[in-house]
Amino acid sequence: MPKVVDAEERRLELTDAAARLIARAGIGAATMREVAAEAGLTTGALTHYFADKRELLLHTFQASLDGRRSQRPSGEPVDARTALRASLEGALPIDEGRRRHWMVTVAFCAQAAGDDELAAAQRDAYREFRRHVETLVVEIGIADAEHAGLAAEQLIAQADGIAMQALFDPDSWPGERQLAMLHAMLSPHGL
Amino acid sequence: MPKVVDAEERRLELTDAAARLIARAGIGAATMREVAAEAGLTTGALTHYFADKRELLLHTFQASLDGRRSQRPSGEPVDARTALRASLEGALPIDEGRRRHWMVTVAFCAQAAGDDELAAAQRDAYREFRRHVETLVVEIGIADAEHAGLAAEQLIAQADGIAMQALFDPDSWPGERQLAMLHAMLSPHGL
DNA sequence: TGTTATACATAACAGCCGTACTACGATGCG
DNA sequence: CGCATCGTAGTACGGCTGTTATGTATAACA
Repeated sequence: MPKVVDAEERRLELTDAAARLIARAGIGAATMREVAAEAGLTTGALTHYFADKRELLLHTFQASLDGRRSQRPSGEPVDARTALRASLEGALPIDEGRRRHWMVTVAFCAQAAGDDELAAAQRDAYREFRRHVETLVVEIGIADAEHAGLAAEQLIAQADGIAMQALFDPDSWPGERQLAMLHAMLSPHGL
Repeated sequence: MPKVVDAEERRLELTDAAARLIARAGIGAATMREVAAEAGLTTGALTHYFADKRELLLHTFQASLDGRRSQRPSGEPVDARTALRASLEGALPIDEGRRRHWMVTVAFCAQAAGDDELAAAQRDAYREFRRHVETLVVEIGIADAEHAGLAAEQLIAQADGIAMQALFDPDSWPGERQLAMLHAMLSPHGL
């Protein structure tokens, strides 16, 4: 058979290249050729792993999402309080990886307008995150099951709001300032 | 001399067409031809009013911004409390116009990566809004002059956070729900 | 009324886009 | 050692892109 290659890994290399490009030079710079070149390959390889550009973009978003998810503290060892804090801090563009994820998210949002499938992917990703936070909120006991949804949305809003300001004005929002702001907004909730 | 035309008004028609297109079909659909057609004109008119596409995009963002600013209650009649509420509600995508402005903002952000001039425009717009909110905060007396900046950022974060969620999942976030959420988050501040 | 500057349409351009196709090199199996 | 087959490069193509150039109707001014 052929050269043995971990297809999933190759796909990741390509979506990673796309994400880097989007974060560095904007959505307009993420052409097929540029993405392939950024990954050290050519369009031949790119089309071999993704049917078309839409699929590449969709997978880039999903892969960026998976990258964030994998950073969540996994398993039992950590308590829910710590997990919630980590999840919300994960929504702030405080380092290169997290900032890149936000840029991919924004670019994806700008592309998803009028494209139901892409819009659905973004909506589902948001809902999954919301559910994740909701679970932690219940576990901690911040809110009863009935009001957990609202509490989760409130917490996410605070994190996302800081994130947007940090995206618009990065110079005014170094990582520590974002974290300080988040913690200040979280403390009334007893976090 | 020539046909008498209000150049500023024409420019507005064109940037409005661009904004509509971006909101309806994504940044990718906003080509020179499409924008001109949406405005009922041709590329000839477009290039007559804007040197190139970047300039069109920049003006589209600025015009969208101006459109929002003009909706702020102007003058003395309203008190600062009402003005603040209106300003924050103006940051929520609760109707077509406000939603359009958010889509333009997001598209602009996705384009501004790696483009210093565009990034600066976005940053300045944010800072101006922040200053506006800060002034109102002081006027109301929510915070003293020293902590007004933080208070303003906190309020903006809450509004922007709701806005992001509403953008990602519009079906779950009708206008009333966004407003209810904002007011719920504002009430601890005595608003 | 002729002149002239403007507003815009139309059309042409080179270049880049996404995509499809072909070819070849590598590799594990028989 | 072939041989089948996958991975990837390379390339060609039609279409669309942003931009530029040209033409023409319009209307204020002399």
